[in-house]
Amino acid sequence: MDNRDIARRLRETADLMEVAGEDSFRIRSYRKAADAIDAATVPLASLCDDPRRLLELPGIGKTMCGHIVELVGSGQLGLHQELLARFRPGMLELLQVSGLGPKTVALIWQTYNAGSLDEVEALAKAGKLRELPRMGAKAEEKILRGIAVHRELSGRYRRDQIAAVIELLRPVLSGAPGVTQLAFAGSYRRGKDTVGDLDIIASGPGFPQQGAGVVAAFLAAPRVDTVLAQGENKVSLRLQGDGLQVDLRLLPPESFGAALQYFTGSKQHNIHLRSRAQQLGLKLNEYGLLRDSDGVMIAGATEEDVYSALGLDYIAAELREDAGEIEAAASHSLPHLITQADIRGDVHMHTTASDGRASILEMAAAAADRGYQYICITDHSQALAMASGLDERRMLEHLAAIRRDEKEFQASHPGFRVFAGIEVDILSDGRLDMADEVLAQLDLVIGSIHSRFDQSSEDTTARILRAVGNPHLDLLGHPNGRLLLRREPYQYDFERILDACQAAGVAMEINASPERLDLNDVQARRCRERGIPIVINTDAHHPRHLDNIGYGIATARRAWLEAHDVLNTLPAELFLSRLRQ
DNA sequence: GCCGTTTTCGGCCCGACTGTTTTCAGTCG
Repeated sequence: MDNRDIARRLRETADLMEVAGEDSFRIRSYRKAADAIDAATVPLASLCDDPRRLLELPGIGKTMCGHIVELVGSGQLGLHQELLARFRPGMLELLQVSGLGPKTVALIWQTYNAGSLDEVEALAKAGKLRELPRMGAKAEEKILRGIAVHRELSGRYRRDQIAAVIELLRPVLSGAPGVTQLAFAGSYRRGKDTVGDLDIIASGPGFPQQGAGVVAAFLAAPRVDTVLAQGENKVSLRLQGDGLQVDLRLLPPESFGAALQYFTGSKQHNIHLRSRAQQLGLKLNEYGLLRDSDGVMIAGATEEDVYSALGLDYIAAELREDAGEIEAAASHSLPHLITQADIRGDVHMHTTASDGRASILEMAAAAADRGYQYICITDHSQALAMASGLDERRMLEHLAAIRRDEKEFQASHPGFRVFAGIEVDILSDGRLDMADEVLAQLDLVIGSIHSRFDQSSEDTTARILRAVGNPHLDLLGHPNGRLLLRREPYQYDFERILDACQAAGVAMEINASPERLDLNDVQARRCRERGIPIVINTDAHHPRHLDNIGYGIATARRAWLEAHDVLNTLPAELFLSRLRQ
């Protein structure tokens, strides 16, 4: 049982305790313990022999220590089991539904003895939920919508979840006997925000026949739950916990490139590519590019060979959606996609002044370590009280601290800039929740929507448009604002918002936090087409979150963005002047 | 349940928003 599993079990316990109506502070301590376990750098299982070391972790006391030892020892937690027996496993899923919280779930359970997605959906459809106190037709409708969204998204996995699995499997597979090449393909490689499964290609001399070693290593990998299929060419299995399906395919080196191309997709891109091959008298499959007439293989060892033999420039995986990339590759007009190395600064991050985990100086040091030349500190404003957001007085103090710390940091890092900003909330009437005279003193003002808002598209559009009209607003942060895999995106008239941004000189953010799906491919592309500047930020709450920039880069590449489309590829002074022009 | 004392019990993140209310509970972040 690894740290992730332990943390998950404690979080589930907290969820169920919430339904049971337990003390909220007691519940919070379970979640805090889970957070601490996720943040721990040592496997907890290795500490269980000496519980004193467990107690050193923040938020882990005597009871949690006992829970951890129990989980590591038996793989189960008595309290967790009891709660599951008292309620029902389906309740954990119900709590994931947007609009359904512990109180409502508990009420439905007490009244109707219903505790699963199907049961609650049936009750809602039968109009039974509106009979409950404080519930009405609208609430019922909202729950049905939440269930529909949940159904649509379940079985999809966030990019960072897949990255964690890859981190686990890569050393196991690359070190397996006979493996000379290894690649993770599928929609993950295409840079999608969410993926349905993970495709792995391994090749080595004599594969697949000589690949027994890698199959054995795969089957013995950590977190393997069940084997779904096992043949000579392919092994499929399901992982414990989240149930992710992972497919491993074995191929000889001469087919590696063709297989990588084939299993990277997308389906539409491959269909188009195969028809192009056909027109050239060729046949393309996962083993190679073959001549129709005699079946001789012309290419297959590398993807570059395959594209080249088809008369195409190499097409980056992120572009492979059959959205004009094949035509562009044929006419040598593919974009020079932005890369991580182009980014010179990250201008959306939090510190301990609101809900971040590190100080201004620690964030600056982390950014400098990653080769950046500037950052901007953008803590939350007061509307996000839960994150201990700043009111005017605290913001002014924070501003002074940022200016002070910048000077101090420049002593060891000459020229490094620490800008002062804020992430304000766009309230329902379009106002920003911070006085203009304070905003005027800041280098960067990011407007975001945090509060729940599922009114009509017209209302949301008006809300954002009004905020864009505020002369102090520089950057529109996650207007789409949904937590990935959980919520419906806000509906609004994006073109009208872009009109307003263009008129007001407001830039758009790509928020690289793995939990946010903020500017989707289409939106980022529309910004590029309309010449609206984009800023790629991580929204870091911890120094290590700065590494998430890769997720934003993937989104940007999918939207065909080049370095000059993105403002934070500019040096510090130019960045600020372009942003505030 | 954890933590840190004002050492053995009290504090712990709270405001915006909606839908159902005639004053507020539930959800979300």
